[in-house]
Amino acid sequence: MVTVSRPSPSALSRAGKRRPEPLWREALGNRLRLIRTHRRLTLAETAERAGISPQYLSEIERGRKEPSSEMIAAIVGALGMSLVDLTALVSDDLRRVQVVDLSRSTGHERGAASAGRDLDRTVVENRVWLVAA
Amino acid sequence: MVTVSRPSPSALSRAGKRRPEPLWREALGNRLRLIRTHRRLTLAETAERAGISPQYLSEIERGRKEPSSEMIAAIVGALGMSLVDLTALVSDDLRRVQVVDLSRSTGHERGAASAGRDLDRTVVENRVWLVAA
DNA sequence: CCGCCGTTCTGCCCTGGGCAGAACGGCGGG
DNA sequence: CCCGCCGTTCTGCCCAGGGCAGAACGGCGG
Repeated sequence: MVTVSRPSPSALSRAGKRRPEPLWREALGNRLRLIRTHRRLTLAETAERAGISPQYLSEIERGRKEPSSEMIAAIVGALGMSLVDLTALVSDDLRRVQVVDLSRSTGHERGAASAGRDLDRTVVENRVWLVAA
Repeated sequence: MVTVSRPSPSALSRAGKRRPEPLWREALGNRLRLIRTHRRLTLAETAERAGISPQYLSEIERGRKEPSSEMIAAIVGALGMSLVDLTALVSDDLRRVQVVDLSRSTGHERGAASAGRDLDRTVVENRVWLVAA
């Protein structure tokens, strides 16, 4: 099961300004969703555990909303992890975006895609954020 | 030159709930200040570069305000770095907090303090966030 | 069809982001 | 002493948006 989502319009609109990396809320949300889906947790139950509404969690995961630090902590707690791990993973994600971006001209990721492997990739700027289950 | 700042009251008030780590805005702000001071940049000029007010930057660095993702990006840009690096450093900081916390009973950090070495430590919960120039 | 999932929409309350102006205190230098 | 610079806090303000509830939508599998 591969979920495909696109960067938010705001991220795309900044392409003209040569913005090389996603915004915090985008990287955060993307990573939160990855963690949640990897743990086979539904959006609804995670939201309930975190004490927030499902629609709000949906928007956070999609980078549409800017959660407060307390909200981040609540979600992190509901996912049974820590802010340390989260920030580390977000950083890795962002670094991977840059790596993929740098290797674009080599067709590197194209090769990987054509290989049909399960991917856990995060890309941005006219690319697709792919999430592998 | 050692600047000493204390965790925000909100972080202290959560001690009773056994919160093991700082909030995102606290870790973020602390790290931003470390970066800025290491680069010998003043708060005022950094704020100007970022296009925000100095008082606002002050509050962000002190974990008092929750900056939007765009603000984070602006500050990061003003510091001449990237969100990748920032999140990695924040994660390291948070991990260090845990390490120090775990080694508390061994008096490890006491030994280091008594050695008079320049420290770049981040601690929380009834401890002091020490920033070495 | 149904139920479950996630998403989007609408409308809302009210919090707080972010600012400007002012004042404060610390520090170093003349 | 004064001054300038630094960072912080305070006050007051505008308004953006956090976060929600209810509703509706679309996708998917049984």
